[in-house]
Amino acid sequence: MSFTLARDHVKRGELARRSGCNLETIRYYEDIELMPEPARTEAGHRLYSIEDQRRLRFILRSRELGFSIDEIRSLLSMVDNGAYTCGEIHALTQAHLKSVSKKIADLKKLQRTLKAISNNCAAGDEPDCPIVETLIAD
Amino acid sequence: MSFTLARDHVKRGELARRSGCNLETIRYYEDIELMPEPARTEAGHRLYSIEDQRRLRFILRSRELGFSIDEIRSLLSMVDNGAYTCGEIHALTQAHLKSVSKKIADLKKLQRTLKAISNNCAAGDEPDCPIVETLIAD
DNA sequence: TGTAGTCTCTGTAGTTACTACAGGATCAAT
DNA sequence: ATTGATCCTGTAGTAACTACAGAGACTACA
Repeated sequence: MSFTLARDHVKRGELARRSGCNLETIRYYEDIELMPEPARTEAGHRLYSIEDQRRLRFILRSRELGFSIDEIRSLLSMVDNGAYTCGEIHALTQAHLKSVSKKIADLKKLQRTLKAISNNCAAGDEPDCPIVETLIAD
Repeated sequence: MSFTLARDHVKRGELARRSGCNLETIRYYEDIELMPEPARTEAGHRLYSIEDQRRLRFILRSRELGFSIDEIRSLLSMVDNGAYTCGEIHALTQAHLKSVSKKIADLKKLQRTLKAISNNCAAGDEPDCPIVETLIAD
């Protein structure tokens, strides 16, 4: 009654374990169409092929590199078409790199400001804190 | 029939303009109880006092410094009680500073990795991009 | 006084990228 | 046959806003 599971087809739980991805996240990627609808068993359980496993790995690695879902969508559609060039991929990566660098710069500025106001504070038991004064001042 | 608006009481739009805060955000801060329910005109329009304006400024400055809403809630409750010491505020600031530094470190690592894989790519017209290979590899 | 245009009010939904249920079906092993 | 793990679906919650829609109020001007 049940057909033999091909060795290279796994259910959602096993895919989660192998990839390190959260179980629910896999379904989420299907909902937003990053992952295709997989095959199903007769009872409706999802069956992921090797190709599916590859694709999930691609997505997870891209996420680790900080690419947004939309950026990954672009990457994947290029790869899916087979119609991508090195130059296009490189451009997307450079754009992402730029936004990462911007975030770093913003956070460093924040860090400097926080250090500056924090240094004014003696951290003692007095009730008038220069940090609060800074935040409250006109 | 309408009473004279006290000079120091303003409506939501004016508060938004003065503070640079988005109009809707002001109501949001009221919803989540960072801002108190303000006085109202007979017709139900919000009227913000000088004290309200101060408090909003405090919140906005704290947000600019990257404090989360929950952190600001802590800061405000200390200040509201009047029962805070320099030490407590300093501790909160240091904790925040630490999380900012961690974010910077994480992003720098990301930046290094992105630069590394990007450097492998000639950005030419070839269809086999080393960046994609990295993302796709087993 | 009428009316046009600009506020303001309320409630609700959308954003990003997930994560966590609840309640029910199915599977694997004993 | 039963137990425990796994799977299914749909929905709601997270952070911090932002953006409507539809209705009521206020202001200025003819």
